[in-house]
Amino acid sequence: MNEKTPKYVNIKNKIKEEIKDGIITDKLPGERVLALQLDASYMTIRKAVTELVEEGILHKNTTKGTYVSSNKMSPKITHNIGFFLDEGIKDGISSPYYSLVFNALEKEVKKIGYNLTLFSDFDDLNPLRTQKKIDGVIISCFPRIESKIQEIKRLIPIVLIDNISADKSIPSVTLDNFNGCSESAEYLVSLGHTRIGFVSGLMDSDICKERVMGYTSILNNSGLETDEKLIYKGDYFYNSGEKAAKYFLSLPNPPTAIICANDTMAIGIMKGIQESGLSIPNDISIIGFDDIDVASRVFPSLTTTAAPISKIAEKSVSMLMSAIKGDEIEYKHIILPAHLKIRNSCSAKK
Amino acid sequence: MNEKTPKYVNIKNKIKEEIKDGIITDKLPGERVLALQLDASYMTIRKAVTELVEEGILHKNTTKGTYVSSNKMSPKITHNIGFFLDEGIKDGISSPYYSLVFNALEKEVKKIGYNLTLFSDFDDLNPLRTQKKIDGVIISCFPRIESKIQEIKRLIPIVLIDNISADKSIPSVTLDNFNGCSESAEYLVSLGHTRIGFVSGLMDSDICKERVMGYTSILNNSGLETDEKLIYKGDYFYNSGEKAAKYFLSLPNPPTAIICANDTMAIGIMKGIQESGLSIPNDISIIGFDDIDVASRVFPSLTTTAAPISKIAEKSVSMLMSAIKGDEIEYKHIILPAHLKIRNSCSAKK
DNA sequence: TTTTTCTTTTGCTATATAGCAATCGATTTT
DNA sequence: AAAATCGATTGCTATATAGCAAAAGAAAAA
Repeated sequence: MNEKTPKYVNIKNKIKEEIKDGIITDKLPGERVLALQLDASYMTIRKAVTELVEEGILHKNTTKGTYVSSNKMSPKITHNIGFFLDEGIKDGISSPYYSLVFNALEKEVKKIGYNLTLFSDFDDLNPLRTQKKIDGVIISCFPRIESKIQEIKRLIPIVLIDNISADKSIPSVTLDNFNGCSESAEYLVSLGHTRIGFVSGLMDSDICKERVMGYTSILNNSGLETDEKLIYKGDYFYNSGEKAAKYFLSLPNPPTAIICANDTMAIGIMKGIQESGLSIPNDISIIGFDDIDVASRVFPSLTTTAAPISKIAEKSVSMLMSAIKGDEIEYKHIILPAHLKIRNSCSAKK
Repeated sequence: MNEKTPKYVNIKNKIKEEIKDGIITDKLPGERVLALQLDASYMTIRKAVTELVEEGILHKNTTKGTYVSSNKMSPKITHNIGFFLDEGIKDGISSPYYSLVFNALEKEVKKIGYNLTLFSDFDDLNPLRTQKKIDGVIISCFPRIESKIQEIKRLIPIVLIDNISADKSIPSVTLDNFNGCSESAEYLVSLGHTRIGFVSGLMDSDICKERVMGYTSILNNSGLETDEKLIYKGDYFYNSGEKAAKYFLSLPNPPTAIICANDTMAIGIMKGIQESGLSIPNDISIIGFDDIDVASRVFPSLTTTAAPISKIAEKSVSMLMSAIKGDEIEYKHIILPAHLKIRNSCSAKK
């Protein structure tokens, strides 16, 4: 050891070791006895023990003794984990998809006695405050800010969801976006559709690129036209769904089926189409992505790719907890399958 | 003072006082000097100062001195407030209304540099953990658990939203539910409807009782029938909206307009009605309550009573912050107005 | 056997003291 | 004027000691 480390720190470490090794299991010797045993003065022992108490490793009963705080040797556990939702994903938590994610995370985290705190500002994740407030953080940010993530990575364990970092050492949980959308396209092809439109999200994330590619790959495989005009560039928001409806209906030869990169836009496009007097699915079939609550509640109910949200929560929380405990993480990057949920917004081409 | 209070505690208090009174503004005298001034030993001063540092009131620079931590004399500030959502309100945060509330609270709280933590289990609000994790809590629980609230009240400042406690000393922010629903009923009456149905929520809360009363009072005032059969007892969930549709359509003389105690049920009833082949608003007019995101996104868009969610958040957070700071709270019980937002789900009676 | 009394142990508070390394400022030297 | 030196100050670590109240346990008394 460095001879500069204070004696009381060494004593702290020694006590921690002995607890870990099962030498001390329940009650510690009295402070005066410890002083003799460890060849230090009473006050020095006192300082070491006091800090261990503050760290939650020990607890004291005046006139009775000092005891090991049963629940493991776990310094600095706050029983709180954070969920960072990039402000870029405007609407924040009220965006229906992330609302579900938040809820699922909260449920998952509660199972292990933790609470969930929402962050939407990177500055809140600075060392001064956060380090004592949360044990780890689950991050979802589309316009990825690598440098920030690197900063945070140094402070606390993190797990990314719905996105991966260029730094592959950061664990992530993502969806198989490609397959999700290719299933949708296959389904529409099987229903006889030949002109299939697509409403994309913002193209700055891999998520959306993968979804678009899933769609185009099936069109190519099926020998269908991949007209550029059949892809409308949306932004994930409801309004761009409504705009997409206007756009597609203004085409000389509108598609008979449209896949949307998320449910919110799908609902927007449905409304736009219905307001123009057309019927879903008789005139146009629609497929969404995510399976948010309302998907099954609109009329007609929306056929969509269901994101396995509870699985996402389960995996990300368990990976984060492993990281917090310092265990090895088995699968650094988990890609979860997403499959089509068929409801009533699609019909065979007339 | 009690002669039992340790000397170092008195010293702590004295230093705090001097900071508050502006006697000490920036740098403290050296520890040895303080010892002489306050007639205590170096180590005793040390203990007092160390604790003040831990509380964030002071900070130290080795070899330079001890300084007052600028941002006010604020012991134990965690910069975190809690939002307690009763598990009874199942679906938790993903219930669209509370999702909006959560989001609004988060935005509000962020303005003052705080974060929001979600709790849904009263046990998490126990003294051991919570007291150091959050500065105050905003509570929304329908099946009110007075005893629990009393417990928490003793630990940290609380503000209730959407409900009030029998203990009137607990501040609250609620809606004018009565007026909200009476406006809806008036509107339908003005459109010529004479048989107006109502889908209630769970009747164990004042919230719902007030909404029902707002509705019945207008019927009475207008000399309309107040048939018991026109009130369907729902539970706030989507499914009970669908069930309500079946129920009303099975009546020999179905209502031509229906008010729902929340939007979620309104959307359920809309879908139920549309699936039976009827049209909204041509055959039946629907009004909801809350104005959740999807209200404007379904087809036809839903006329509903808009809950002033951002106002709720604003008021509750500011009241809570006042309580945390120890200020007097001016208005203990705030009742916010809620008004009808007319969209396309209602039409004149044919 | 039950009750009372006493002793011991416990952690808590408080004091006095001493040396350390880093910093700052003044003094001295260059 | 610039550089080097020195001393004072600062917070940090460490030790030794002493009395306190509460509790547990042992011993003594009822």
